[in-house]
Amino acid sequence: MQLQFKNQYQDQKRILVALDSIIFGFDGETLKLLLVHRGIEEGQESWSLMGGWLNPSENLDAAARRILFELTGLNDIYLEQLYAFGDVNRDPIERTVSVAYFALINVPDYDKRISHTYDAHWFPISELPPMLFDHDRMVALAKERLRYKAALHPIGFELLPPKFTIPQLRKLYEAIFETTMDMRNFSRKILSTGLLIKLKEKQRGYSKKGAFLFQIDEEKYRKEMSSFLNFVGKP
Amino acid sequence: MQLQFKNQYQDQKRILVALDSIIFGFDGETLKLLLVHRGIEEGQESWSLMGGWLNPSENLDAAARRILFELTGLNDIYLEQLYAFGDVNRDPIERTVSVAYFALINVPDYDKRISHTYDAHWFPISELPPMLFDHDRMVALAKERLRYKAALHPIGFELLPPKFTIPQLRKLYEAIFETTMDMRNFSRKILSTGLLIKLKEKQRGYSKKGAFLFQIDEEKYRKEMSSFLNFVGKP
DNA sequence: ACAAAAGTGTTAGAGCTACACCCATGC
DNA sequence: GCATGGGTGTAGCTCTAACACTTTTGT
Repeated sequence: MQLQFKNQYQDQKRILVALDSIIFGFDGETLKLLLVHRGIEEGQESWSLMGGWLNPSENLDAAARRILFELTGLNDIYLEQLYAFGDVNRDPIERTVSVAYFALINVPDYDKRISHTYDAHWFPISELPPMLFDHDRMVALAKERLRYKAALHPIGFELLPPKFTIPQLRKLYEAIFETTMDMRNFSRKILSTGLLIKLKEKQRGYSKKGAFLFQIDEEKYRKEMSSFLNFVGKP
Repeated sequence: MQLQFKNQYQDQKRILVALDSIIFGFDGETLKLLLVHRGIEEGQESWSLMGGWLNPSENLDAAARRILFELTGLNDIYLEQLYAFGDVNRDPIERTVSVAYFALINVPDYDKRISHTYDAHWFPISELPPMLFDHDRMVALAKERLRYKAALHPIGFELLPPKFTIPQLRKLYEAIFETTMDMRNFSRKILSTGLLIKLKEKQRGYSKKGAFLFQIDEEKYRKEMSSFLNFVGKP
């Protein structure tokens, strides 16, 4: 690195960098969002996304993962950078750039002890309370991204337990897209990806007949994550 | 905002925030990238994306736009946030988070006087020189995003002049996807979007017969930008 | 035996791919 | 008059959407 550029660095203002995580969860019925209580502001209860500051010694992804762990007790979660929000007045206390991440978790896996420590709650995605700063914009964008990805990639699995049934998966997609889907077409389509491995076990209790459990073919899944094309014709 | 949170701000380290723009251009034949000369590093010529620092008084988008204007003299360009890069060691001089943007411009619109001022050059996307820091990762991600978007949205128009021909548009898509496309299928598909308005004029000079010029239906185009769905069945 | 959810097949229509010839013009 | 790129149509195939009945089993 040359000296001529070094001087540029001296004159610059450093800025606060935060991370905020939009944490989606699915409990088998509805799509939910995990929010932390922030007390009362301007006469209204206020909630916020789980957030924290970027430490100079950690990568962005690592910081997001650390914060996620602090709130949920979960490691090894699907986590993806969403967008950097940096409007000058988004945080009234001091100018802060926030890099938002979104995470997908299976609600029953979530450690409830932590919920008490942090005063966190799951809110159905359609009944969200007033939120801090621009957190509602973050959530809106995350919902869009979730749909976008779920439409092209089989990302929905991340929100379910390791073993799940086709009807569960359908309910999840119905929740994400806020629609209903034909059960025959859905199962044909999802099975045609070849990503599901049918197990011998059935899920019992929920229905009288019971539904077969499936697992993801992890290896194939990782590969597919990067392959899609649409508008392109074959050479 | 409550006092209890204010204290959190005091203890935090502020961090340098930069912006880098991946500027794609199309000249009618090949897809190109605009890079700025950075002298020689470790015995190799080094080039870099156009970048700058985030000023505490400007929004992220505004800063990216300012920087783009400084280099190209162009305003009112397609510009979209790509990703925030924040690895601890990405900039060896000081820890810097860089928010990358990608821009699409029509090469002939680009002001060449500026090119001399900044020692900037257009490189064909397939023959890129060694670049500063993690700029090659940024470019790789931008290429991916460009394809992703171009496959779903009619974003390619942004790289062409206001009036263009179908063969030009096809060449652009071929350049983006590094493939060839059947001209009949392509024009059917692109016309079926209803986004193109056929003009009475023909482009002359390039071919003997001449090709009809088209314009985008701006209004429709803005609307379509937000609508797409794929995996979802109708209710 | 009946209620409740799981599971399975078929058909019609839309959209995609592949493919070959004529057109308009400048030289 | 011929070379160059522009423009158009069709047939087969694949994918999607729409739709209803049978199976299993707990009560």
